[in-house]
Amino acid sequence: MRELTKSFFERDTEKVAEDLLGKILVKKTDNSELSGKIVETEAYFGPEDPASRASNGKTKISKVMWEEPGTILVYVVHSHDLINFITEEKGTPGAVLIRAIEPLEGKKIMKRRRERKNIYELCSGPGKLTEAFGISKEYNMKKINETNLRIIKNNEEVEIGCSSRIGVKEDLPGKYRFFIKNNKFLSR
DNA sequence: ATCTCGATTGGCT
DNA sequence: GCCAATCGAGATG
Repeated sequence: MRELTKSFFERDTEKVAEDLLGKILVKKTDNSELSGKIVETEAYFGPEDPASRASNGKTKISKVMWEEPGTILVYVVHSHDLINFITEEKGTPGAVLIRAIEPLEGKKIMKRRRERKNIYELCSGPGKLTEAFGISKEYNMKKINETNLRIIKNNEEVEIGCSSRIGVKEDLPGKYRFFIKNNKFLSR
């Protein structure tokens, strides 16, 4: 089984964030296939995490963080859509934000959507990759396998780095941003 | 109904 | 490196 399923996401949020690095995100439509390697992620937790959407408990946006692992959370910040995958067992809040992807298939479509021809400008940020892949709020609250998205295993060794999360107003003391070292497609 | 603000981006200094 | 644009959710009245 090369496709990630519920059990992959039903684990500690940090582990999922780390293990997602190097995996391939695929979106298939009738006449196109987009894909790319996940190179940067961030872990977000429940009400104890001041940077999390769940910091004020369950709201219209955050309630999905208590849902089944593998559910998709899409929401808007500064008019950009951001995609997350829900982690931990149902009832325990957690999500992993996809921050950057290395484009593989479908670069032509991504360039058109992004109105950029530089491949480093296609998916090097959480808002950029959703635009390049054509991912918006219609994916919110859906389980990944109920959509045209898949995440595929990739037997490639990756060297992982970590840091504080980017752009958050108030962070936790730990390092919850994970990335593939020396990759050229990171958000910064 | 109105106000504030952000898990961002892109352009300019 | 700094800052304006932009819009929906959440808070407030």
